[in-house]
Amino acid sequence: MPTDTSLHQRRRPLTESELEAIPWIHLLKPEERQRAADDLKVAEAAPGETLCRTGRPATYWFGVIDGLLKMSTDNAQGQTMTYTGIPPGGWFGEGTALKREAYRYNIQALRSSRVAGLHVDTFHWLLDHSIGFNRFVMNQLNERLGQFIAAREIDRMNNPDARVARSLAALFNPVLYPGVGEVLRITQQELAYLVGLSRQRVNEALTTLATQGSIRVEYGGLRVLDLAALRSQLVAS
DNA sequence: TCATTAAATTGTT
DNA sequence: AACAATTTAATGA
Repeated sequence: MPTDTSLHQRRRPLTESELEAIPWIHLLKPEERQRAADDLKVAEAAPGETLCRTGRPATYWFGVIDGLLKMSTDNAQGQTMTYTGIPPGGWFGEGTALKREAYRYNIQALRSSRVAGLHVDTFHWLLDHSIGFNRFVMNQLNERLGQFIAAREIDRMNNPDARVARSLAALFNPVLYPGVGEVLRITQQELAYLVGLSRQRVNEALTTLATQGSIRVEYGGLRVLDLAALRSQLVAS
């Protein structure tokens, strides 16, 4: 079982292009940007590898450079409940970083991923010095709140096609996941894990959505043609 | 660069 | 859960 320390040891500084792709880096002033760049590290996460575990002290604020992560918790019955997937461009953990608490969820890589980490101390320094950074974090919290409210609605839908559509729409959120763009690299199996349906059923739903013209199914990924149509999928069965 | 092979992913039952 | 078909990735000439 890989540990947090093994991930810790495989860190390296970010390349210039990786740095440029970070959504909040452009909101910083030169001095602030320098400080962030000096601290930022990336690590490769193997499929199934755990990046943070419930109860561990939060030492980093994380961002997905490439790949796909899963946010989940284990309940009292030992079952795993998945909250959301985190595609490229997504940053998470600011809640626990703000309060300097322990992680309240597990983060696992669904496939081979590159993850950036900003130390909590630097995270706080940026909060204390950069208005742009504060705006980003506030916007992030607000947008995420909207997603979780929407997720509750999704959970109550009994129509699998609608569940898949709305879950997909969440993953294509341009504010939370600006790294995704037009095509989301995700296999139908991975999507099935996230939505909580069988791969067969997800495949069927994707075919339906493709027929409706809101997405296009590609090998190893999905292309969104009409994000609004995905979002407005009805709850009815 | 091309052809062959293995692995991954999809579509279907 | 299993299977065949398809697409991609890896390998070596």
